[in-house]
Order: sequence, then C-alpha cells, then structure tokens
Amino acid sequence: MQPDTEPAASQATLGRKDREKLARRREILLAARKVFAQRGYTNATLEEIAEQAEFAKGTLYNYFQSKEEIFREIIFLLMEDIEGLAESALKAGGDARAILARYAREAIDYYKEHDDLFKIAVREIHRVPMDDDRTHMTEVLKRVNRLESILASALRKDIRQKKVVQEDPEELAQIFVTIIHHRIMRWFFQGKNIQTVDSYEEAEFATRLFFEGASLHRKDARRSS
Amino acid sequence: MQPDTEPAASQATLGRKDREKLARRREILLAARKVFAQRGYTNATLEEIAEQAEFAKGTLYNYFQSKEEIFREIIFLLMEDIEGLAESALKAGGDARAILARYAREAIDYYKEHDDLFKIAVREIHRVPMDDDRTHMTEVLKRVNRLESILASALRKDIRQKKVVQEDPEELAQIFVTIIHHRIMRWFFQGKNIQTVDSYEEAEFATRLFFEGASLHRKDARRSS
DNA sequence: CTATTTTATGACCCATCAGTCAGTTTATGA
DNA sequence: TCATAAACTGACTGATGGGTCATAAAATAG
Repeated sequence: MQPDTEPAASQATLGRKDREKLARRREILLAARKVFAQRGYTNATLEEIAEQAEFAKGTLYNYFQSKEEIFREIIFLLMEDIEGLAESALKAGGDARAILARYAREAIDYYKEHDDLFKIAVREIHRVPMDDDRTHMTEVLKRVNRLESILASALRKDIRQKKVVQEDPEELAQIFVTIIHHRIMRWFFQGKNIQTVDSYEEAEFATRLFFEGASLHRKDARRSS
Repeated sequence: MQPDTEPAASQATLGRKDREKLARRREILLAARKVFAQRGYTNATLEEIAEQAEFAKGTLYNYFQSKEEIFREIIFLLMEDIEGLAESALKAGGDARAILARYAREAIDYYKEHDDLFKIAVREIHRVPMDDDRTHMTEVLKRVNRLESILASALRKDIRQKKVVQEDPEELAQIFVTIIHHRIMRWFFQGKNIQTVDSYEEAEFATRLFFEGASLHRKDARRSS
C-alpha cells in the first residue's frame, strides 16, 4: 500500500513478500495465543484458532507444521521476552534487591499487558516435568534456567558481599520467581480484573517479603513505605 | 474368604458386600492415580486405567459416572489429606513458625509417599483459574482456601503478638504453601529421585527463608544449623 | 491479457476414545 | 442343584478434531 522504499528496517532486509508472510505468521500466533489462553492447549481446536486468525484451517499448515509447533513458538517467544526483562533489570544496576524488584515490576507489567500469555505459560511450565516428550522439555527448561541464572547472578554478587544469605543463588532466584508468579496467579484465582493491579506495589510487597521475611525482628523498626 | 466375623471395623458397620465394593472402588482410584500422574488427565485413557486396575473398561462405570468424576474424587481425597496435615500441625501447637515448619515437613513427607498425587495436584491447581466449568472450580477453590485458612490462623495469632509482619495472614499462608510446592516441584524438574530428599532439611530451608528472608541483617549472626 | 506461481480453502480422512450395552461369568441363597 | 441377582466384559458407537489435499482464488510475471 505505502511506497515502502524504506520499510523502517524492522526485519533486517527481507523482501516485501517475506515480510508479509512473517506478518501473517505473527497474526496466527496472536490468534492462537488468545484461544490457548481461553481454552487450554487440549481444548483449543485448530478450527477455533483459524477462525480467530481469519484464515481457514488448512492455511495454518502453510505456516506451521502442527498444533504443537504453534504452541511451542508461543512459549519460546514469551520466554525470550521475559529473559529480556531480566537482562535489562540486571543492566539497570543496583544491588540484588533493586534488580529483583525491578524485574518483578516489569514482569508484572508485561503479564498485565499479556494476561493470555501468562495463563498459557503457567500451565505449560507445570506440564514440563511430567511430559513424555523429553526434547521439548529440555528446550523449555533451558530457557527457564537462563532466566533464573540472570537473576541469580545479581544475587551471587550480594552473597559475596554478605548482603544476602549464603544459599545457592539459583535456588533463591527460583523462589523469587515463584513468588512473583504466585502473586499474578492470585488475581486469576480471585477473578479480579488484572488491569486494576498496581504492579509497583505488588512487586514491592513480594520483594520485601522475599528479602526481609515474615518475621518481625524486635530491634530494627521497619520503614512503613 | 476369611471368617470375617470381626472385620477390624474399618468402615463403621457395612456388610462385607459393601466393604468389598468400596475396596474395589479404591483399587480403581489407585490405578487411576498412577495413570493420571504418568500421562496427564487428557492423555490418560479409561482403557489404561482399567488395565492398571485389572478390570475391563465397562466395569469402571459400575463405580463412577465418568472419567471426570474419577479425577475429581482423586483431587478431593488428596485435599482432605493435606488439610488434615495442616490441622494436626496446628493442634500440635507452638508459634506460627513451628506450626508452618511442621506442616511443611509433613506435607513433603506425604508427597514423597505419593509423588503421583503431587504431579496431579499441581497440574490441576493451575487448571482451575482458567477452567470453563465454574462449579468444579469453586469446589476446588473452597478446599484450597480451607487449607490456607488453617495456616493463616497460626500466623494471625503471631501477627497480633507482633512476631510476624502486619500483612494479610491468608496471603502470607498462600506464599508459604507456594514455596513448599515449588520446592517439591524442583525435584521433578531435576529428575531427581524424590525418595532421596530429606524432608526435615527441606522444610527447614523453606521455613527459614520464609520467616527470615534472604537479606543478611548485619547485626544478628545466624545459627549455622 | 495470459501463464505461472503463491496462497487460501474446507470437505474429507482416519485415529482416538469416552461412554454404552447385550451377553457372559461369578456369587448368593433357597 | 438350580434360579436369581450382581458384577464383569469388550465389541461397538458416535463425536471429536488433527492433519491432508484437490481445487479455487489471488498475486505476480511476461
């Protein structure tokens, strides 16, 4: 439609043809995401995905090998995004607490924006360790681990400086991520409108609990904010 | 086969007939549990369950209405057990920390014994908030909430005594339970033999982190053990 | 405007599986 | 020993849905 002599260089240098093809692929992924989130992997049918994408079922097979591949693609893209958030939080600097808090805030914001993705991810993650298909499992695990090592590296520095307890930083990072996920999960359980959530406050709460614990230590009075 | 004049009174006072029927029901549930754990709800077939239970498929329908009913039964029995653990931990007394630690230990032991159940439960719990079937969902939620209120009541007392931070005890209990579940989950992820886990140590680790947090406070030196 | 390639379509195929039921086996009781 | 009931069986049914492919439409090239 547009002259498109300079196509804003979004996709390195691909011909218009290829860019359009990619765009349609994304369109399908977007539709699939909605349907998977709403109905779960097994319940979702290709017919539904096709309808949502405004294509016919057969067309999906011009872009993907199988239902499973569509699903994997969604999960992997999501994981890359989340990993990016962790990386940027790490780059932003500060001590472990600052980095984890920032990650928490951004992850919550991300999932607020893509609540469909969150539902899919949580289910998927819990399917992983009991899956028959080992190759897929290790692929997912690899990415999960990568996210956790990024956060762990922030913790490791603080452990060396005796600011954080002498425990395996990977395990600590795992627990932190788990708490964040749990907090997001809660809203779905409660049927709350996820958009009303104050991500700053939520991240703060989770981070404080993670670093300070639930015990009230007699001596140090806590800052209220 | 045995004279069975005194049948050890396991089932109040039911005729032998009824007791045998119940026993077979349990047999089927046990088999179903194995299959569900191994293959997941959707992948598991009634044929497989029947085979595992050493019955024919048709026979299952003498004991249950549907595949779904078998599944629900398993989940509900599990939840009752877990709730019982929380209750007994509460009754055993002590402060919140003692109670939660005891619960953690016993829950871990329970799941060590029934690792198949754990896999099922985790998957199920995460299916709940996105389920279409609202009636089932609320039934599950009711039971989850009950478990959490038991632990919350221990926390509430300590909050009043200023031994625990002034936060919603239900939310704190949720986070604690989440951490415990996460710790168990880890073993599956790592493909570790769950039997090698030291439940005392695991419970201690989770409880300490939950109450003390990840930060090292300059002043108070921690006991190493 | 025609030929050729690319993309889209949806009817169809077929494997799977929850649930059924007519017929068989086993247990019970007279 | 036989009649009746209870429990079991597995072939069958019907629905579902992933994946295919012959055909059609659209885009592109010559």
